[in-house]
Amino acid sequence: MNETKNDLTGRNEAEEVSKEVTDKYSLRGRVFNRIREDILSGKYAENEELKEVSIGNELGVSRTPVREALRQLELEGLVNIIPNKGAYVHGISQKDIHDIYVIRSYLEGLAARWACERITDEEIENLEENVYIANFHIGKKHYETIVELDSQFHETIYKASGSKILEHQLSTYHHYVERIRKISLGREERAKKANEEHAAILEAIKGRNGDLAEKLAHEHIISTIANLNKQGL
Amino acid sequence: MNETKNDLTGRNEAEEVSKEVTDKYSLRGRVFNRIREDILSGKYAENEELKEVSIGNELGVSRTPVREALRQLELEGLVNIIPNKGAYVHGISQKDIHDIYVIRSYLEGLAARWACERITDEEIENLEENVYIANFHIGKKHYETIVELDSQFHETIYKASGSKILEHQLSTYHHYVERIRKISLGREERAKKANEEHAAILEAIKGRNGDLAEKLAHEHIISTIANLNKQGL
DNA sequence: GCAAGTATCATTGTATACAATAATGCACAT
DNA sequence: ATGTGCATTATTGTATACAATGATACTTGC
Repeated sequence: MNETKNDLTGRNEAEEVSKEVTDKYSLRGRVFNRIREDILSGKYAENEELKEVSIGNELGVSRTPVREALRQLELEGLVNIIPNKGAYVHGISQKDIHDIYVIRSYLEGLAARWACERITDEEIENLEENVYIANFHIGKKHYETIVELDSQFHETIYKASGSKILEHQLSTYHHYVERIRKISLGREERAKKANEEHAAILEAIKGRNGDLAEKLAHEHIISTIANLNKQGL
Repeated sequence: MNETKNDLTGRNEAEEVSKEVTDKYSLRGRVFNRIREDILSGKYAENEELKEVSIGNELGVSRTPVREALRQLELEGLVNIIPNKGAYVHGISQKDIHDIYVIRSYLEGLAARWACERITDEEIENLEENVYIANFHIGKKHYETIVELDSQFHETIYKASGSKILEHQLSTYHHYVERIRKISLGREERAKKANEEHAAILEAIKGRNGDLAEKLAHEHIISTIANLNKQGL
């Protein structure tokens, strides 16, 4: 009865993984990721009502997983729920994205500072490899890979900060602006500069220079914001 | 069959309001707040399994609202959910609390800076009244009220920052450490100092001095951390 | 005695049924 | 024509039923 390509009951969808919802194979997890992506990608209009049955039908599942997903999205702030009334899209605006970058500029700095104290040798090697390989792919203009490596670089530092709280928060923000990051790193000039900045941050962390690492990581995000402005975002 | 004092189906429980879950009158909302409080207050042991039926029975509701609440708590990081297995308490540790304060020290600074640009006259009056009244209650040792006023002072600045994202994040953290804040402000010396710091931050905001406001708000939290350390927390 | 396999039970995952609430539209009075 | 009230419908809120999964304990063969 429901054999569209949207059906989530099969195992054939290569859904993007969300760090927040560990349960990537449950219906709820997939519905959550799906709606989230659809909101972040702008498929839904702002304030559009998200009806449980409609979405359920569209995705080939019952109301239950949809409800749970919507409730979680409410907590993430991507959905507004008015009791006994409905769930409404509350996507992130241009201003929200800007705010997130500014917030990140502080928190990435803090993560780099903490990483200086707690990073493991393995993680350092990880970062060195990342910078080295990224350099190769930038030359080859492999933009998909570049974005992926950029994600990994930052995620590694989040983890190395040794703070679950900070890691969790930065991961969430990082995902929020994924769409923007793809655009930003799509310019070779920016990708190159970003990787140089990564290298500098890595050196500061290796040298266990907390002040410098914080400053460089902070400036790395500020530099990203400047680039976004240049691109008219 | 279920007429214990824990029953949430009645309207007689004065549940604490959570800013995140707007639906304070739905069963889910109340179950959410209840479990959250119980985790934050330490009623549950770390890694304790939270079984849907048990909690449902305890609270006099079915599994459905409990499930939804647990899924939300997972997103908040207070509960670990292992698919097909169970939900486990993942309370916040001493280190988490410390991390939150450090993170807050940056974000409160940012909020104060942004507030300088966007705060309304009404909000300024609000803050002035807050500081003035707090001074009175500190003299009277009305600690409940002092904590409440402290919350309001900070929440007002969060709102005045004009950033939904930042407001949301700071509110969440603020609630996380509520238990600690009660202890901290329970010392007259600290309550007095905190209010003086509030007054200074307010003056900086009124003077639209972003750099100073950020610095003072940042230091206000650092000063709180120092006090916590002094109290052996 | 012990390990592997299996049956049983407990628990979660999903779907659906029923209840409560809010929205809609129509009839009717003014 | 307009607004009020009621009936109808749509939608969410909650409970429960059923399915699937994982845990447990027992049995059986060695």
